[in-house]
Order: sequence, then C-alpha cells, then structure tokens
Amino acid sequence: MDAGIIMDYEVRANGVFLRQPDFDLEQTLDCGQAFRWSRNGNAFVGYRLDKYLRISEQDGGFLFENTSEEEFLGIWAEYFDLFTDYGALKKMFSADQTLRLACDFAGGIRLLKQDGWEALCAFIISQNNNIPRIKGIIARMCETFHGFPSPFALAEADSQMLAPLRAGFRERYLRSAGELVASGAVDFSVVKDAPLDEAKHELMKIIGVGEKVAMCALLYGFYRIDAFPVDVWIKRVLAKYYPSGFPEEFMPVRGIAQQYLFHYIRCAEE
DNA sequence: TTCCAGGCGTATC
DNA sequence: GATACGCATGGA
Repeated sequence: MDAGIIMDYEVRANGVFLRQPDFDLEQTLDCGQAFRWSRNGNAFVGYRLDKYLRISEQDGGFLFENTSEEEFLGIWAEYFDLFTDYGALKKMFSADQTLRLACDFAGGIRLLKQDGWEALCAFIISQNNNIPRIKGIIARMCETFHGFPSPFALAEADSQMLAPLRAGFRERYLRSAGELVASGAVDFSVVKDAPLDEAKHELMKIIGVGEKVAMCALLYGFYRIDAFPVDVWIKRVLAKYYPSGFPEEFMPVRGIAQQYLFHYIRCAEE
C-alpha cells in the first residue's frame, strides 16, 4: 500500500508543515487507539514513549510544531503512518456497505504505529476500564517513573512504587509484562515476525494478557494490520452486520477496517 | 446506591 | 469449550 506515496511537506521556522488527505487529528488521536494525547486549544499534545509533540491543524494542513525535518521523517511520519495510502484502503473498503458508511463517518482515522512496549502496557491497563481512567493511569505511571517506564523498571518496581498509579488489579499484570519482556521470556522479535497466531501466544505468556489485549498490542504496537481485536463493540458489529463472517478479501488489512468499524458503532449509532 | 467500563483468571460443568 | 463470577477504581 505504500508504493508511490510522496509526502507533501515543507520545513518552516516553527516546525514542519504537512498537507495530508485522509487525516483528522481528533479522529486519529482520540478514538481509543492511543491514550497519551490530549486537546490543547486547537492543537493536540502528546507523546510517543518520551518524545513529545504538539500538532495543530491550520492553513489546510498540519503543523508539527517545533519539529525538525529529521525528527519528522525519523519518528512522526512513521508514527502517523504517512507512508500508507489510506485513500486506496478506503476505496477498497467501500465495496462493503457497512465499511463504506464507517469510512464516510470518520474517514480521517489513521492507524498510529505506536511503540510495542508502550502499546502492550496501554492495553493491559485498558481491560475492564474506561478511556479517561486509562489515560489517568498511564499519565500517573509516566509521572512516577519520570517518563514511560522500561520493562526492567516495571519489573523491579514494588507495590509501594506502583500504588500511586491506582491501576487496581492490573498492577500485577504490568509487573508480569515487565518481568517477561525484560528477561526475554517474551521475545519481541517473535511478536514482530512470527505468524500472527504464534505472535499472539507469545504475548499471552504474560499474566493479564488474553486474546483481546494481545491483538491490540499486535495491531497498535507492532503494526500487524491483520490483527483483529474483538471487544464488546466489535462483537456487536459482527453480530449485526457480518452474521456470515467478515469478508475474506479484507483479511490482510482487517485491523485497519476494525478501526473504522469500532469508531462507527460507538459514535454514529446508539 | 448501583451500574458500568476496548477483559482476564479461575472454578465448574 | 462454554459459561459464571470476582476483580480495583472511579465516574455517571
């Protein structure tokens, strides 16, 4: 999907200015795929691990404020998946009635290519939880550890250290993730490269990582875009619109389709 | 007060 | 393998 993509950007005194179709800040940064972004006036501010960004929409484009060209190309172009042609994806999805409606509803969603460890932690925290509280726990985690904690830091942390997070029963899950990733018992090279089912089971070695959290980590953290997290909302989508199964033709990119469907069923309906 | 929130571990059948 | 239940926390 990335053949022939040429980014339309220019370096300005106050950052990098990008013209980009199929991109909406609110839809992308506040749709429940990432939990470290918040609105600040007409801009969004947030982090990838410990890398900070303030990004705003203006002049028919997007300003990556105070960002060098090197940082834009090296970090953010990848993070915002600018090398993927979402127009082509949506055109393909439009063959399906439900997906066409979902893409029409929020066509500015892009899949954020988050750091694998960060996404794993975020979706461990997400279970049986709501988005404002997920954001709160992650924010307190970064305060406690003075930045996003490494696997080793979480593994070594005692309960006195973790108590301020107020993560509840997920606290021991985070510690398990830290221990197994730090020791190499969970091997991220397997998670990245092995067949999807094997990669999923690698992550499920962690206490507190089941089918759904593993799929979210694979999709958002390791860009396994054939990963298809099924939560309560997607269950509703499948039951209502795809009683005979999700279209076979979309399987290789069904993770991206899932994004549109998730947002659609949550926000357009009800 | 009770219910619910991008689930998972455990017990039980 | 299917189903039922408890789980920490906090907002509605």
